[in-house]
Amino acid sequence: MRPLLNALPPDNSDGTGRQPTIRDVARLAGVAPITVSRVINNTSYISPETRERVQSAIDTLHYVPNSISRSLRTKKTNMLAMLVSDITNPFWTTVTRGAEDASSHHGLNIILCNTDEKQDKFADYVTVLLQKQIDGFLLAPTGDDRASIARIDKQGVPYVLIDRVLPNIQADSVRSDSVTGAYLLTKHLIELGHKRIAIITAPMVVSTGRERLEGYLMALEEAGLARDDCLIHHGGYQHETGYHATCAALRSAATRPTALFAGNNFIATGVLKALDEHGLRVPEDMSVVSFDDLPYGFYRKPFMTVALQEPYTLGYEAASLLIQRVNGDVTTPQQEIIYPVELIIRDSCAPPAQR
Amino acid sequence: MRPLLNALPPDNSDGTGRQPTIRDVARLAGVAPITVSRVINNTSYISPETRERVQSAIDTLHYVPNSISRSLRTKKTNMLAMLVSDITNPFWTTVTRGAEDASSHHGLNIILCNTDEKQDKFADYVTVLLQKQIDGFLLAPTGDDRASIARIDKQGVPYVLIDRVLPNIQADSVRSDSVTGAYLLTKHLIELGHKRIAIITAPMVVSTGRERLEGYLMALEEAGLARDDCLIHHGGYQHETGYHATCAALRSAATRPTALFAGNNFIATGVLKALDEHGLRVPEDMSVVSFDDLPYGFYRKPFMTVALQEPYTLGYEAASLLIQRVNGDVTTPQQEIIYPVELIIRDSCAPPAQR
DNA sequence: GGCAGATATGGTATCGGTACCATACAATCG
DNA sequence: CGATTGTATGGTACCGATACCATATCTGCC
Repeated sequence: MRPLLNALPPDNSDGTGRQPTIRDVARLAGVAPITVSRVINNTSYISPETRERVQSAIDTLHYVPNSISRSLRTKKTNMLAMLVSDITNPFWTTVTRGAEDASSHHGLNIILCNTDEKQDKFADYVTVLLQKQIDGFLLAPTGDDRASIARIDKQGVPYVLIDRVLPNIQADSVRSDSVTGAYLLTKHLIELGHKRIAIITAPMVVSTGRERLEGYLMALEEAGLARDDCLIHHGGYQHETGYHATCAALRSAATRPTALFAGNNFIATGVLKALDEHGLRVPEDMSVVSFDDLPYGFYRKPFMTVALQEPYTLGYEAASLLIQRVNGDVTTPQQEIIYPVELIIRDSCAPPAQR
Repeated sequence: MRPLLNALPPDNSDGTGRQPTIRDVARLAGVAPITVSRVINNTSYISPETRERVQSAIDTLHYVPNSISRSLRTKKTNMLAMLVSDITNPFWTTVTRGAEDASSHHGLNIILCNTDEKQDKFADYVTVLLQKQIDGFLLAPTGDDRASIARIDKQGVPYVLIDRVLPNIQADSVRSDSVTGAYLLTKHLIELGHKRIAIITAPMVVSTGRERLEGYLMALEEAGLARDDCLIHHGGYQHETGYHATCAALRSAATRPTALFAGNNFIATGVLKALDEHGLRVPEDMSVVSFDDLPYGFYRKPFMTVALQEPYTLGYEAASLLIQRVNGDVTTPQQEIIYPVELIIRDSCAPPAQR
């Protein structure tokens, strides 16, 4: 192997001084360009001899088909885009993994875009991706992204909402049953005897934030417990939110809750950190529940009582549905797929301490 | 707003039944297509009146430029690809963040691809990305990916190696000083009095695995300690490797090490889990050091003694260098950029327990 | 023999932009 | 005043594939 050097000029061994095109291959093989195209894409009858001549021409020239020009003609890019809110969260990377697996079975690639829960980043990505003629979108809307979604709509590009929905948007969607999950977690705490349960979750513009609050309130109401807005904290789905909201909740001994409900795994890590700094033990001094498992390996062994989603399935099924639409299926009625969540009871909850 | 419905046919308000093109805009504005192109790209003198007429035509038609056809003509896609080994690791997501920031300043987008440390996934991505005429590659090679890299080379597409290098590959590269980092960590343990230090790291085909072993051996040699192959464990940069290797290291009380060196953060989580299951406390019963910080929020407060890299900087600088090359800079000599790592001493190490 | 259908290949136009070259007029200048 | 430079716009060809239509041979069968 010759020593490799990056940023070399293109291979000039054929003397043309540029990358070979389908015409160069055709000339060398003594056939028409369209025939080469057929060999590459297996789209028509080709005699074995021709196929072999073409293939050997491809090999000698190191021909690489140009999918840009292909896309221009076919109006398909074979690319899907996925806009997620936080790529550092294992929940989302697992969703991505599922979507990728579903896509690769169909020869589609996924462009992963991190919106950082910011509406303007969402909008910017949509702009660029529409120009790039992406075949379809998997969207986890951040706040009110309806304007961006309307633009996707206007271009006639299919999309599927994932994990989150938006009011007044009629669209295919795949998500987990946040309401029931939150209801079960809260009910579990109530059954242990807790009466002052704080919830720390995402703002109401995020549908999972709304739904988890709804499930929480449902359980309270069922148990005859009054809603107390002092116990409801809204922030982002981040570590910092969990940390600061917990500190705030602990400030006054009088109103201090006996249990904390973290809206997702990252909030839960912040909650635990704040409790630790206040010298409070889980579950002896404070019970904690959360949505989603903590990052793998977190805290030696899993000890948190959680409502488990199936992020891989979410991603896989959302992508499968999108691919159906991309392939022109408009007959299947609009889908709103909601997966059940599973309550996993571990060691982070106990009856409230006596005061 | 009309109710939104995904997978609608494209907007037909102009009666053409298809997406408007630059020619449609030109017709409506009463100018030539090239003039519209100039307005969009700001590439030539345009009178204010013309600009406004064109802009308003763009607005009425909801024209979205097609970057596929643009790329075909200009031979630029304004896309970079980044192939990383493990997208679930915060180290890599932070690298990505840095690369994205550097790229977006230049109007470039990054396609993030997860190779899962698998050579065939690496090769498959390279194939697809070359066809998509990506402008440049940021590569974290997994094992021996030289064949794939040779193909990139042959197409004349610039690339920069990031975090890892490959033997006999002359290429721009950006990475951390693994040798010194490993040397410092090991030396720290030796100075505390440890004589039996196990290292758990990546296989030798990964350059960081090689280099970290090298630094470890350097420190041993300097201290006059003999190399003991029973103390050297190779696996992947994953939680499982740390877990299983630690279990193996603990098996025999006679050969049991007094300190463990984890090759990266994920290995460290596995190490901690295994120690916990064996009822061993850190640092009282076992000292542990690691490369890279544990995931944010891990273990309440940071307590691990680590060699810190700067993943954001790595990503930012690698992308900046790549962008230079993409923009045609072939005069700057080949760069091999190595960032220092910082030894952060926390609470995971102590002198070895008396036997 | 003639015809339907399977097999195998090619010519030409086209996707939607921009490169390249050309043109025309106004302002500036020695 | 003619030449030069700056401003403003357009015509045509082309990037590298494939869609669409056409053609030719071969087989089997009535």
